[in-house]
Amino acid sequence: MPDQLVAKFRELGPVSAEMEAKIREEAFTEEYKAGKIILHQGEVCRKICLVTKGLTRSYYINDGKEVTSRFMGEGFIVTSWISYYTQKPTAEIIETLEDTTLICLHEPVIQKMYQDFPASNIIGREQVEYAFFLSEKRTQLLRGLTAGERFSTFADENPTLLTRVSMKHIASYLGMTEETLSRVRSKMYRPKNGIANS
Amino acid sequence: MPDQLVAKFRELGPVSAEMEAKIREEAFTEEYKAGKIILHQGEVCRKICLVTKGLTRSYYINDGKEVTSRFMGEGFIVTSWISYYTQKPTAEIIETLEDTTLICLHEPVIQKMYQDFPASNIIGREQVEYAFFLSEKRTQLLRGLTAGERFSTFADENPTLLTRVSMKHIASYLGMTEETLSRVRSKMYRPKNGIANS
DNA sequence: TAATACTCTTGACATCTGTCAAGACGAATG
DNA sequence: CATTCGTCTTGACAGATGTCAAGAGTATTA
Repeated sequence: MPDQLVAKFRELGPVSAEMEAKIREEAFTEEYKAGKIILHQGEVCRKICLVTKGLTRSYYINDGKEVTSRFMGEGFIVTSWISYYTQKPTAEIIETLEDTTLICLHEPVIQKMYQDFPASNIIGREQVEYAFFLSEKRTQLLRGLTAGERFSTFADENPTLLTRVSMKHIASYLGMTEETLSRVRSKMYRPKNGIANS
Repeated sequence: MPDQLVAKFRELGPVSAEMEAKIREEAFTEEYKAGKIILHQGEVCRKICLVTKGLTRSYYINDGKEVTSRFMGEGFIVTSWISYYTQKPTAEIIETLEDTTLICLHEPVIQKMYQDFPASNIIGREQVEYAFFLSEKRTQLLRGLTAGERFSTFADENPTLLTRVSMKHIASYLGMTEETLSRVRSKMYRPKNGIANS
């Protein structure tokens, strides 16, 4: 089972035999049915998990409304980066959208690995850089674009998610209401002008 | 001069004597007058700089309009993270808003340090985590809040920037037009209701 | 000093998006 | 099968924000 976690790390940086042994020793699997909450509001995020099967999303509550911050499918790391980084209670909630399997490491274990195997910091750095890169890209997506432009960009870049995620969640990810998304989509899949009328 | 860069790194993680020597050997200073562009659109970001004096902002052009992504003052690292990470041409432009002094390291030097001094990855990771943390916070600020709420949050958290940065740039940072920001501010610094009229 | 450029403000109006309400449709459940 | 629930759509309307235009005030420069 920890094979995939080791493989994921190997993509990012060198993994020594010792380190691999440590990972295999410490990694543990978690399984969730769809619709379960992995990280509750107010909890401190004390682990980092790799999604091996399924799909999750993270979101926070703003003014009573859910704001989706990320979708994390197979091969992605699931964690609330802010809470993990600060080790403070999270505002970000993480839930499963499908039946999901995770392979996880506890935070103290990771800290210990950073100390015992300095090269593991390469992996940590690469991973954070990648997550940051995704976050910046999304921020740029959300800014200065109209609702329609945001959706079509998202659809182009995430064709798979379109069928796996409900419109409600995509809308909240894209910073618009469900109704606006619905209108945007119906406009998009329809002729641009009235020529087709006659 | 590289003292401040070494000190900055020491805040984030251990710096060995060897590593310090390398930093002192490789670091170089750059000075810019206010209003100069440090990183042009389409350039690849090949260095990382610490602001020791002055103020910079990064922005990109969207649909002809500038969208400010960050302000970086004294003690902050200046770089286009996406371009630096991908080593591809940047969409993000970086300019100085005041006369600015930077201490910089070239990208290949940093890569070499990551290899030669594995512990330096701790510093890299911490730095990226922090930048990521700021980026996430800003994203949350921009989402689900009205123009007025965005400004008052920004004003609370960045009192200094209010006087150092023009309203035009703050508006584009907060995702609104200059006119909207102006109206928001005039409403804010005025009695909330009509009671004061009589 | 006059001329110019720049920043910020204000007004009028258009447009986008959110809100509230209702309904169609399909999936899940008893 | 009937019912219920959740998802998505559609309409009417209101409010927030953008756009265009103009003007006041200040700093900069010749």
